[in-house]
Amino acid sequence: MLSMAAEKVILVMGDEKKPVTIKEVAKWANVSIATVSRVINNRGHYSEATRTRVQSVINESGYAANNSAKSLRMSKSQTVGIIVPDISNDWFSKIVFELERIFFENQYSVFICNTSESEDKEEAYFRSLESKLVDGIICISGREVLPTNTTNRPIPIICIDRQPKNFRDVCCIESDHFRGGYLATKELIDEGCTRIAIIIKHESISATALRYKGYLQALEDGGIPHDSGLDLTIDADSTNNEGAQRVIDELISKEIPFDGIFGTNDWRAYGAMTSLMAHGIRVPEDVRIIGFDDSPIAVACRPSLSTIHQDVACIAHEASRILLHLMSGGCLEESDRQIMVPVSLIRRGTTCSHKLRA
Amino acid sequence: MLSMAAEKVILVMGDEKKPVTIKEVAKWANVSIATVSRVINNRGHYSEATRTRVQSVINESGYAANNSAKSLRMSKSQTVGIIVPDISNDWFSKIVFELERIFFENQYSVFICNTSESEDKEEAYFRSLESKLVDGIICISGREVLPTNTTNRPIPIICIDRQPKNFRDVCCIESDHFRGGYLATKELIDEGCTRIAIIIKHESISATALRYKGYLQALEDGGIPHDSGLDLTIDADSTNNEGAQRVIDELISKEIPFDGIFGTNDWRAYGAMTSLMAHGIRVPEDVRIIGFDDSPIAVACRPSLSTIHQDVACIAHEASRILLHLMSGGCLEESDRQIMVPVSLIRRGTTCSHKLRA
DNA sequence: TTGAAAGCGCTAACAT
DNA sequence: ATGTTAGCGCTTTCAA
Repeated sequence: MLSMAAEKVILVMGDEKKPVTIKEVAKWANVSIATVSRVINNRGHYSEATRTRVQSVINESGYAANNSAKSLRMSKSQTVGIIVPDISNDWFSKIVFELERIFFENQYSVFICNTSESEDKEEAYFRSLESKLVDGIICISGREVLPTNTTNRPIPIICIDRQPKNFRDVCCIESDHFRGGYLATKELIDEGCTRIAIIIKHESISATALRYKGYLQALEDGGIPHDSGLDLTIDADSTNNEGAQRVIDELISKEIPFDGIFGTNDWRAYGAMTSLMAHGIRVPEDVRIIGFDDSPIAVACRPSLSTIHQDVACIAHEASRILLHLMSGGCLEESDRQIMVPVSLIRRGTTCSHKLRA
Repeated sequence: MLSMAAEKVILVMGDEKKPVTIKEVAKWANVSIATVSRVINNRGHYSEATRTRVQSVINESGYAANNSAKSLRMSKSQTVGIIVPDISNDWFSKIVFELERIFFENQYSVFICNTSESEDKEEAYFRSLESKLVDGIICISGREVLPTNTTNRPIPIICIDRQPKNFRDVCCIESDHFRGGYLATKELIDEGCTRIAIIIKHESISATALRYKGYLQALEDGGIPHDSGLDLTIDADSTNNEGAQRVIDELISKEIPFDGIFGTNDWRAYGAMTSLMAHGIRVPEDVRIIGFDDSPIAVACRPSLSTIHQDVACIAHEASRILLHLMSGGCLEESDRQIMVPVSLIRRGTTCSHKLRA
């Protein structure tokens, strides 16, 4: 023990750059590295005396295991990657928040991978995550095709809000976007709207596509013909807010009549509302609006925004539950292949007109 | 080449679980692993013919380098950790967004570490990041003490919005919170307020403490005595929005007079506004409000919220610039030790009362 | 209960 | 220009 203390001082005073390794711990504790490893990992096969001796050396020396070595040896990194289109968006950051919490509780670290909706970046990230030996990937939203070069190492992948066409063996979790789109549109119809514009960004994203289908279905059920001139697409480079503002500005300047707007997320709905107000059009009296997501902006704006609520906590919970199961060697239950999380309509100021109702 | 093809098929059809390694690439390309390594890392010392041969084997086999092995060997992981109190908060998610973008461009992956303002979790994350051999850490906000057990491996740490008391060698970047607090309070005073409440969450967080000091200074300069009964503290478990609402509710029910509110972030200001409105108190006519951060909520709410703008892009840019420099072996310039980013006052509806100004 | 030693995939120093 | 080999820190058989 004396020699250990002496050596430790030298280490600290001399070269601070070298972290202490399992080998040094072994030497200071007068045991083999195998024994140290056993103690660290609670593998048993050591006496209580050895355990305390090793443990105290570990504490005193500030030993921290080298996880690269561990990963290399075990082909397991206790790490997951989360691929997300835009972390600065309320909805995505909320889900990342929930996922991080759960993974932390289960001793996993998470790589955050923001794709900015760029396919190149997404592909680069898949490669990088594979190289980093992540044990699993959660892929949120995005296009319907997954990069195909992930076939080398069989990494479990869970998709949220995306149904990849080119992969059969991934698990998908999503809100019931079709029903959400349906409910949103129906709410507008019930409020008397007959010319309902829909604001979309990427049609190729499955969540958006489903919301759009729900919109069409509600129109049909309501006996309202679909006018493709009311399908408004934001160009990919704009933000949701500004883009939505612009497409509504255009609609107004073209003098195309409309009395309802379905923004396929809250920021799109909010941008639409901004444009309306700038033109002196009253909400909800002249035009009714509904959004999607039930993000903070929806309750904060005036009038407050009617929207479709998505159960973020439930989605995150299911996604992590299944991934954790897969990563610990379990196989994908048939019932977990496709999970649909219910949505609900939240009625607020942009569709509740007391005057009309009275 | 033929034998390679044959073997590849066997590999694919047989055991899909084993990823291809540098050794196999070497064998299929009829070179040594050293040569493959040289090609991969552009280290030179190979003929063009060898390069193409190796490269084609890499492409065809779908080889992906094992970064754990590489990290172990090089004591470098091309990975950074970002420690953040609450990723679901606009301001933090925005800065993480910017940081991620810059690090990706520089071939670094980022671990997202959400502390939920728990010191235990923060400490656990420091340990974990050390074990994972991250090359650098960016630590955003939080208390003024950094976990001390990071001394083993000398990992460069950049602090944003936090000035650790127990570390001398870290670099700090922050908005000029003192001036922000001063400007905010002065705006209220200029608008005629004399009883200004301030809403705070954690006084121990240096950014908050500085904003508070700015508030006190502005009060003093304006000849307004400080009334500690107007120092409102949200308890740690509440959200900013609800907490702020509650403390203002209390203030009103106690019938303590006030005519201005400085919310130390936008959500706190917004919560205060909600409470006011619920009590039929007009904003800005009866009570003026100002926030901090200039987050999306500030422009979306009605009336729109006056606030202090922080230059997120600049902060992220500086933080990553310095960390990148440090990680590539550079040493900390004296001028980079402490960087103060200017803030600016944004005047909006909650402090601009046209009636009074006219 | 404990130790010795192989080997995970890679880089780099050294040899050819 | 190319190959051989040691060794990064760890886990895990196998032997004692």
